[in-house]
Amino acid sequence: MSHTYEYPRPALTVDCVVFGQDEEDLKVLLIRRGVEPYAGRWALPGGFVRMEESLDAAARRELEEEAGIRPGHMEQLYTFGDPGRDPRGRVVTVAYFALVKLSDHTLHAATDAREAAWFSVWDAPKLAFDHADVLATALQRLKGKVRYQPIGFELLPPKFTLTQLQRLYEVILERPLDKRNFRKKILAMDLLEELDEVEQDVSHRAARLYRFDHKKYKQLEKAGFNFEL
Amino acid sequence: MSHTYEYPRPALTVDCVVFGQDEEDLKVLLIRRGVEPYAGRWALPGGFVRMEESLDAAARRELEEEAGIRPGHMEQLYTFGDPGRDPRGRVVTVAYFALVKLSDHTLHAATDAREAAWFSVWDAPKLAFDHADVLATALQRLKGKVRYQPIGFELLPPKFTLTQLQRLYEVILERPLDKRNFRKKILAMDLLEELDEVEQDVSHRAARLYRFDHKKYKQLEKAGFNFEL
DNA sequence: TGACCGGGGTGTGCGTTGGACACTATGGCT
DNA sequence: AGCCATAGTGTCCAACGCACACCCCGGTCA
Repeated sequence: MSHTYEYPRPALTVDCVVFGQDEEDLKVLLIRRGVEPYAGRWALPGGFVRMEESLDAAARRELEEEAGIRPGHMEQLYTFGDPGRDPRGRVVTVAYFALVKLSDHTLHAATDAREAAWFSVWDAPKLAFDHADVLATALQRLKGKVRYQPIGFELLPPKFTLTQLQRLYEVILERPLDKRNFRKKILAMDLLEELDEVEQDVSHRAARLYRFDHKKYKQLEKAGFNFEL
Repeated sequence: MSHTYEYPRPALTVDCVVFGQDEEDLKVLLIRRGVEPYAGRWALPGGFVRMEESLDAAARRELEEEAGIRPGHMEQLYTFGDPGRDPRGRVVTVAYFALVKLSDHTLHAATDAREAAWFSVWDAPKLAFDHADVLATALQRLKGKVRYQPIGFELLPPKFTLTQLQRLYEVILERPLDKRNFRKKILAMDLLEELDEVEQDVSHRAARLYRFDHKKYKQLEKAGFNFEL
């Protein structure tokens, strides 16, 4: 079955930049391509948009299919449509930006017979198509957004220590933060719930665990509060 | 001549939200549709993307064709692709966001046999398709961006008074600003060139004219300077 | 069992910035 | 000459950002 149109149309795909965080650095999810073009190269997960699904739905579907991932945060990033970005012809791609807790998706084996893996964003392999541009755009967005919206918590486990949180920001922003100032500021927002638990299995004094209070944030947001770090 | 593909493809369009400013309020450029669907309704300028042109180029071309406008600032806004947003079938649109100096495009008559006009953004007519959503998204972007990037100057004539500049920000941000604080802050950035000219034809004390120094801004930006108002 | 090691957790002081606030200056008009 | 409409200008206070160093605790190992 084929489809005919009066005028030519570009093909439409979605591609996802999925970030995760692993103690020391920021990771991005890549899939190794099995077919030409760029067979064997690493690329962002993605695929063609179906006629009956929204763009968001397409992005979620591809992530589920290619990596078994259901991200905690997802938003549209940018649409890349230069003629020539795909050697097969005109392909326009709507890029998405997603955050997942690595703890939920540690050893996700290659689903769908494809090889998938986490790479450090600072040390990623050469990517297919213009995916290096897409990745760079996503990183810029993450860096810009993390300071004004509490999306960073989507990268951490539900219960985390303040040091983990600080590390997260340091890794994303690529600069050291002052421990006391960081804690003062984040606690002053009153968005963290202090739990009666401490971390386990550490060979030093255990740190207290906290949980991000999504509900309280929603309320404060409506009241005109602005998260800022 | 027709075009056949193995899988169905959405049609791809671009739509532009063009803002201008006119003393007292913020305007948006609309075009009256001549054909179904939504014949007679006002809509954002836009049209189909051609196979050999980039998305940016398509947006610029449509603006030129439909309104004779070449905007001072243009950037991609968001891509709208819900199935059902266009009654003709699946049409995905990449929305753009543009700023023009109204002084350059005052009485642009209906080019292309279409009717085009500026409307106050707070008092726009009912729009075709999901263009009201697009407009709302663009407004949000403008409000957010104007404080952190010096794009507001693209809405003013090359030479302007500090009061004009302040009005511009007040209109966009929808709140009054303090005259002395505003002047202090904007002049402290040292991005305005003070001219040896004053405004003409006013029936009161004439204000000094200033010009935005794009070159200096580029330099400072490279050096890590951040515009902020 | 005591010393050490590795991170956890805490407060102050200073310089800068944001924001409130009111009067004089100037030029055109009548 | 007086009026009117807008231009232009400085101070003070509170809040915030940022630099900075020490004791605490629990586990490990000699």
